[in-house]
Amino acid sequence: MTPLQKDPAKADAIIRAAIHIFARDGLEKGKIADIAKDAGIGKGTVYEYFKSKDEIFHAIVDTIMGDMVDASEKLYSMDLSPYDKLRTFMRMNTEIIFEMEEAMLIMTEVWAQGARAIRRGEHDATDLFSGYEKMKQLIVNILKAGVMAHEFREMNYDGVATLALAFIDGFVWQFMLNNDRAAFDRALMEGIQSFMKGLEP
Amino acid sequence: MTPLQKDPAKADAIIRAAIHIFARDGLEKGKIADIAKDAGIGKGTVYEYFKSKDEIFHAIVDTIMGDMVDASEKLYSMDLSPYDKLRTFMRMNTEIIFEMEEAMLIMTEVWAQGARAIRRGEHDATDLFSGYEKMKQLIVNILKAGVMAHEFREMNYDGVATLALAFIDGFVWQFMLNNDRAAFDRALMEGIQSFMKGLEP
DNA sequence: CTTGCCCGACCGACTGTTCGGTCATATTTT
DNA sequence: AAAATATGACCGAACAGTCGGTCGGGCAAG
Repeated sequence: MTPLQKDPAKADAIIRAAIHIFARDGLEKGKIADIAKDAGIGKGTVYEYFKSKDEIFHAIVDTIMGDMVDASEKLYSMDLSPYDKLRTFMRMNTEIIFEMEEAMLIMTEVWAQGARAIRRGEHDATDLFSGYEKMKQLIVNILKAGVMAHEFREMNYDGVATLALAFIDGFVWQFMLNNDRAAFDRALMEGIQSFMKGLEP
Repeated sequence: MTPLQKDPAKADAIIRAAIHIFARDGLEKGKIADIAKDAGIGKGTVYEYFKSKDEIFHAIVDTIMGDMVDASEKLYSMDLSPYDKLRTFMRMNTEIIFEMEEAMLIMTEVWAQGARAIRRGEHDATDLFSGYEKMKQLIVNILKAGVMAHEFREMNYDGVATLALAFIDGFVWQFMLNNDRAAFDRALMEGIQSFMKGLEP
């Protein structure tokens, strides 16, 4: 099924505008009218490309997560030692998210929404987080390779992978509250060093 | 703020109900009418105790952050080695937040709101995060004491304190999506061990 | 009687979505 | 080539539902 996308560039423009507006005003308060205006099209046209506001959310999530997973998989397939691969993974993803400041604000709300949905037992919300699971699996694979190569100590893979993702998320959040790029860089370097040291044999 | 007139127990009931409703439906979609119903009072009465929906948000934030900071300060003043103090700090706060599942969902949205406000240059939103700064300072103090006592390696205090808070936040988030208490405990133990190992001399 | 907490029907502002109609372009007909 | 016709992207006014907040009257206590 190839859903004939009218003008793909316009769909993109809507997504970009939506990211901008939702980051500024929030998912609820962000108005379709503003998105349309920002994208330079009419309000009605938005509905030619997306069925609903909710569908726009999902498209945004797919875009953002897709970018992260792609970058991670690309890195994963590079020829590096597990140690360097993991370190680069941490740094790269932290910086990717850091750069995507607007996206981060949106993802935060989407996660809150997803967590509420899961609490309500709506397991179909799980696919919002499928990208996350993929990244976790990549980390586990890197860790296993590292243990095999005696670059890392024995460990509970799942716990450490969780820690790595927690590190990335939480780290960017700290920065959101404290818009100081230089401090971010220093803290990031120290943080990664400390994290890697925790894994040494 | 307004001195507690009228029935303080009722104000509490409203806060508790609001936490429940907002955690379930979100800050925007959570209705005042539902909060009133949950608190067992009429909708109009809510406005006898709080001026607006927004004022309820702020009261919730104050309540939650106050609890966390109090617990942390209490721990800080206990007679433990810096190493044990830090380890307990990490574990305690992670578990406190994990238990406050509903509160966590709300705080996430409040932070997103606050981060947006800061992006807009509204620096008065900063006090939403003052509790966070207090906790960070506590960690820095523990770290300094630990270095002094040769329990920790030399480090960039701010970077490691940021890492510690990132750890706590991120860790809880991983498990919001995956309500498995046993896995949480295992991963937490592994995570803290790894974190502490990263600080050894 | 007076005071003041309590209430829920009501109001008005807001916004996601719809839908009938316009217009530029492509295609067919003359 | 020009006119006629068909297509569907595009639009924004209007609709319909939703809620935060108000208000005027109840009602209990003193």
